[in-house]
Amino acid sequence: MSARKKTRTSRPTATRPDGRRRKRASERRGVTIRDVALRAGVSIATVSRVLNRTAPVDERKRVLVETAAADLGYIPNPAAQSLLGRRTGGIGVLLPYVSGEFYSELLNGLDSTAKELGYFLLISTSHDRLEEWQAGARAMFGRVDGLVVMSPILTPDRLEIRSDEPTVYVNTPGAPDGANGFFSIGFSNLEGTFEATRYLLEAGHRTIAHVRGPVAHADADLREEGFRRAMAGHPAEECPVVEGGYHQEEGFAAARVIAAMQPRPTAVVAANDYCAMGVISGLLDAGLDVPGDVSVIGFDGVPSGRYSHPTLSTVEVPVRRLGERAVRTLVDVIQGHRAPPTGVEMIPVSLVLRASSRSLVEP
Amino acid sequence: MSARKKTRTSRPTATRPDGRRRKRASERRGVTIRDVALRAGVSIATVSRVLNRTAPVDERKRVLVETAAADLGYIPNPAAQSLLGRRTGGIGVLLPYVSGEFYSELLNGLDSTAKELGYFLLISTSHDRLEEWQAGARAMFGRVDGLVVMSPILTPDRLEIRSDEPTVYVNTPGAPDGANGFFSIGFSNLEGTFEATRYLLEAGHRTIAHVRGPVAHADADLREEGFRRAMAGHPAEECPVVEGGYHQEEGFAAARVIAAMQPRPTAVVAANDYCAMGVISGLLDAGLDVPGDVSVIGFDGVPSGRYSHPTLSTVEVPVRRLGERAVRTLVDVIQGHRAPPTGVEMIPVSLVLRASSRSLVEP
DNA sequence: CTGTTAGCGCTTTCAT
DNA sequence: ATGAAAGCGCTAACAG
Repeated sequence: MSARKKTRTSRPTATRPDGRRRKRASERRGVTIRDVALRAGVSIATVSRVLNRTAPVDERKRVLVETAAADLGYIPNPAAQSLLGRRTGGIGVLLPYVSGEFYSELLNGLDSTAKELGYFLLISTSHDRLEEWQAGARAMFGRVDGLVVMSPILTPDRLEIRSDEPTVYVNTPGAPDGANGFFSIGFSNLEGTFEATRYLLEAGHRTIAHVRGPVAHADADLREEGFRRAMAGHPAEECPVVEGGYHQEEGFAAARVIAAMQPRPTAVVAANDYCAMGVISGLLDAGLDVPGDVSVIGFDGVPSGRYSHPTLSTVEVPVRRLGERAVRTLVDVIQGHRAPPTGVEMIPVSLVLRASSRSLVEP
Repeated sequence: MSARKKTRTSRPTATRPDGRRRKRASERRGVTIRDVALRAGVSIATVSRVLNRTAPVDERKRVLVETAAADLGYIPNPAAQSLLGRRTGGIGVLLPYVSGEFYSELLNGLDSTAKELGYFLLISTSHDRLEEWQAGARAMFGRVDGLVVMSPILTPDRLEIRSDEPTVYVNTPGAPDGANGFFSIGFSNLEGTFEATRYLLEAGHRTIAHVRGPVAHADADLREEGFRRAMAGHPAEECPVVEGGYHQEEGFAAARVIAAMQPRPTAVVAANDYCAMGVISGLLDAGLDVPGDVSVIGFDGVPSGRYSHPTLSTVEVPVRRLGERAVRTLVDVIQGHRAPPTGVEMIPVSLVLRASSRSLVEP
């Protein structure tokens, strides 16, 4: 019995009563650690030690192993590695419905940072339904070392992604409110529109409209709140809030409403850049001039805004950095460099004035 | 000895000489198949059979197992499953540098289809360097059942992603040219600009410029070629080709050149939509009217084009469908429903006329 | 129908 | 310094 075992270890591919199983395995995937060991004339343990630099190995054998591995094009089976309880090397990313440039920028920040730190991305996009989020999270289970979750609608406790993996929330409500033990990275939604509105006020605008984002989106709520706070004390007819959304068509529709208002606003703070572009389109369509008759300011700072016509004033969010911070923090936690943080890290936004808005006081 | 083994199977958590190892395991991840078996009072094999519906099991035990699994919140360890040689459930997606709406649309198509078919996405974006692509591919090795690769610059044989996994190329050069054994899904780059240019010609334009995409991008080359073919026979000064790119700034810069041309083109076929928006911006900036003085047609059909000002005429690519077809085909191959195809599947594009272009013949 | 067992490929003690 | 062996959690023969 012990003789047979010995045979198994040192000559795994030798003829056996049943050649079938062996063959099946080699059909599936190529080179295993045993093939390398065999070729180098050492034990699989030594191969492992060399490849992981996990213990000192005789110089000659080391070279032998490295050569054999290279010759064979050996790549360790990640499934086997993670089965042993080691890292999977994956970071799961749970996103809402992705559309527009915001997400491609975010993805860029996430992926380039993940790459830099030696991780790969597992991505799942979901729509508003809770089950979709949970299904996405479940699919990640055991395949990732940590999670980045961006859920503008559902709060972490509603999502109930109670995975053991460390999780960083991005622009997700709930976490900001308090120390539920969640950690989130956000940007200043409220302050953004507050500043934009304040600027317009100082620039001499009296009647300013806000086109708000989608219902139940926490960030849309915050942006509306920022607008309201800046307009605090002004009569209601001077600060109308119009239903809108995050897409151009919704901004376009809102512009119709705004163009017909009495008194007509001389400025609009839009929910985001696409919405703002739609508003501009709708305003122009209604025969108004932007910024001649109406100033428009967006939110996000998407690249298109620099070249739309007129170029778009906006509250710029450093999206790329948002992604980078999320991954970097997550990896720090995964690797034990720091304890899982809680609370919120806020990334500041900045008002960028371009051609779609103008001052009424300094002509 | 056999008694001990029996014990191990039926009471894995019982006290053992060394309690350490057990504890370590439970630290890492929660519930295993043995916990479920223990709770249901059956063997792990039965649990597996119930959960995978892989063999008939006594009704009562079935319920017992299902209850136990649900109570414990059991999720099979994917690493263990794939180690057995079963599917990983992953689809690897290798993309170039992502920016703009094209990629968020593509991602949408890929992810929603993958979800529908029970797969998740592993994403890696790369820039132009070959090593980055290969590193991305290597990271996917063993973690995915198949690959979707979109490489507008490097051909499949240059990429040398010689993985055993079935691979579908999207909008990637090389495969189109011949049966190298690769399969690719593309759209009609050449035909797209050809049609757009033909339309402009028929609409009475004589001098038409093309702002081409990035150097060495195969799709940019094809689009230029489509333009040239449509303009075949026309004198060179009537069909200038200007350096450009896929971003607005490059279109903007190209517009400056075009505005200064003698004779000045009355129409521009741009490399893509963002480029076209930049061209429009630059043209307006130079005091020209669009489409009054110059008509502009883009390529891709990004959502913004519907609401830019003027709304953008474009060659619309069904990006979402592109992603869907890629994943669907790949999964068909993975699941053995069809043999790995070769050659190209072309997805047709369509000319969509909006306000940025006008006819000179029917006023 | 159901339990036992042999691995999947790898890392990590444990003995040399 | 290095080989043997014990599993990680799971599925798929192989016996009952």
